[in-house]
Amino acid sequence: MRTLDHPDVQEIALDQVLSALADPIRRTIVAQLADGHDDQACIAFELPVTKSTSTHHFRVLREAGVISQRYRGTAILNCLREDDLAHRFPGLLDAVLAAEAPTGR
Amino acid sequence: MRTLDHPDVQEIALDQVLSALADPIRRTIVAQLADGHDDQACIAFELPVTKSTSTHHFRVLREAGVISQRYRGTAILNCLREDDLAHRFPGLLDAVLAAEAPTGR
DNA sequence: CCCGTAGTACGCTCCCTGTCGTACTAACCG
DNA sequence: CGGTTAGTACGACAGGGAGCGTACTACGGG
Repeated sequence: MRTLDHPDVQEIALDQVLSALADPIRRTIVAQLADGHDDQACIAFELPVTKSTSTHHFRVLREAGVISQRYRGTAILNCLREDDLAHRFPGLLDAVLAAEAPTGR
Repeated sequence: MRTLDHPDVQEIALDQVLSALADPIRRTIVAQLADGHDDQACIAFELPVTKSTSTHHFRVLREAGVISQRYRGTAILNCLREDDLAHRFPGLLDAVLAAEAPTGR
């Protein structure tokens, strides 16, 4: 089974998290994960970019510590690291998600 | 008197705010402003960059809607747009500031 | 009026990031 | 084994952003 590197909770850096969340495509991913679509494969997110670009965005999110990814067959299950982010930067993720979707979610 | 363009409250874009706050130098500025140093001139922030780069960062913050600037003589007084940001993206600025300075402020 | 101070404008690098395409690997399914 | 599916690796390219230096402008003070 292949493995993927994830930063430890203490290693999550504000710089990287903010940069990661500054991209609209990546916020789309995060919003969908937050919206109860945890454990979705990358392919399930209908992003307006090609597969390789998609891979890139998922990696940025993972390396920033925003999501976690684990293999399951040929697919990857994506999860939002809500607890870790809430522990490291309380309120940040919530604020960004709320900012993104002002009309209830 | 010269004037400077500021985005209207409704025009403040999440993309730009997050990008602006993703830079450590700009977060330094924001943190100092939040720390009771409102109305400081640009020169008062001892930043590890030259004047022209400094100008650049202040402009990015202003155009993102994070700070407001107004001329006073040859200087510019900088203010954090706390209320506008809190209104547009509730909790966001607080979360970033708290994340930056975990040991009390 | 001249000078100093504070900031801007502009041009220039360099590097990083988003995007793509193509070729590849890993896992599962017949 | 062969094929399909999901994702990766890698190279190329364009654009933007941070950084600098130099030359300039606006304001206030002597």
